Amino acid sequence: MTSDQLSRTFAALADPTRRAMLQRLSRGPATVNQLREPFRISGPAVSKHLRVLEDAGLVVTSRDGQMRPRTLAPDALDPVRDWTEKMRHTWEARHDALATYLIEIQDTPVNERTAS
Amino acid sequence: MTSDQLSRTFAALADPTRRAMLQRLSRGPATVNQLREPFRISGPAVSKHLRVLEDAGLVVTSRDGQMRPRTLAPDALDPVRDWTEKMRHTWEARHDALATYLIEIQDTPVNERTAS
DNA sequence: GCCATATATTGCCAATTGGTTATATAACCA
DNA sequence: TGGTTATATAACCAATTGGCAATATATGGC
Repeated sequence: MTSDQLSRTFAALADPTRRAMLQRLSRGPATVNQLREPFRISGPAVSKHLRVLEDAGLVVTSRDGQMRPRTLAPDALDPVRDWTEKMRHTWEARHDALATYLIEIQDTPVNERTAS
Repeated sequence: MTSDQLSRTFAALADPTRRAMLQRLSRGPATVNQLREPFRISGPAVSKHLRVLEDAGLVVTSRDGQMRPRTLAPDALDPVRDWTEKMRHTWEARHDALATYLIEIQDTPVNERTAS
């Protein structure tokens, strides 16, 4: 992992087990054992996944007796949205400009066109 | 990589060099050497990054003489947006319901409250 | 056909990842 | 205090990753 926050977040999301855990958490807080239940993986494997999610800022841990319930922290998804939407916007701006240009030259007789 | 498409896409985005390449491509197609230029990495490293991006469906390759220009394929970002927005929506729906409940019990005198 | 340019493939390496079992810690319960 | 439950940490392993240098392939120009 390249240690920058956005890379950590994308990497945390690049695993189906972790994404399933996040989806479970989107419906409300859950204990480690609740998060483990849908999978056939060991406790330590769950702990490791949760560590990755916490390092990415996607979940936070609290304490309730001997349990350490996790809660989703959806604000950590904002940089993901911002980055992808910026990509899309740059791409679309370029294509809008291209479309405008194509319409312009279409409406201009060849002998009136100027190099721009 | 867990071999499902969404994981491949997230993993492709989890590297700052690859994200920078995508940002370059969002301003228009580019050759391998153009994509390489901002970095101090070898040609093969660039090829590998581009392979990852192509496997994720984020770029497509064409041919122009001896060059193989890459073009952004921004539709591959849609599943990323869909997944994250669904997460957010589930979370917010739950919190809207909680807020409604809190307002309800606030407006109801204690002795009129019923277990729901 | 020959050379230069653009890019890909191969073989290698160190670091990271996702999993395991065994062990430790922490809190509740009797 | 001792036992049980919930979770974390340690130590290890195989697979994957991101990088490199060396080599191969493909195309255009002479």
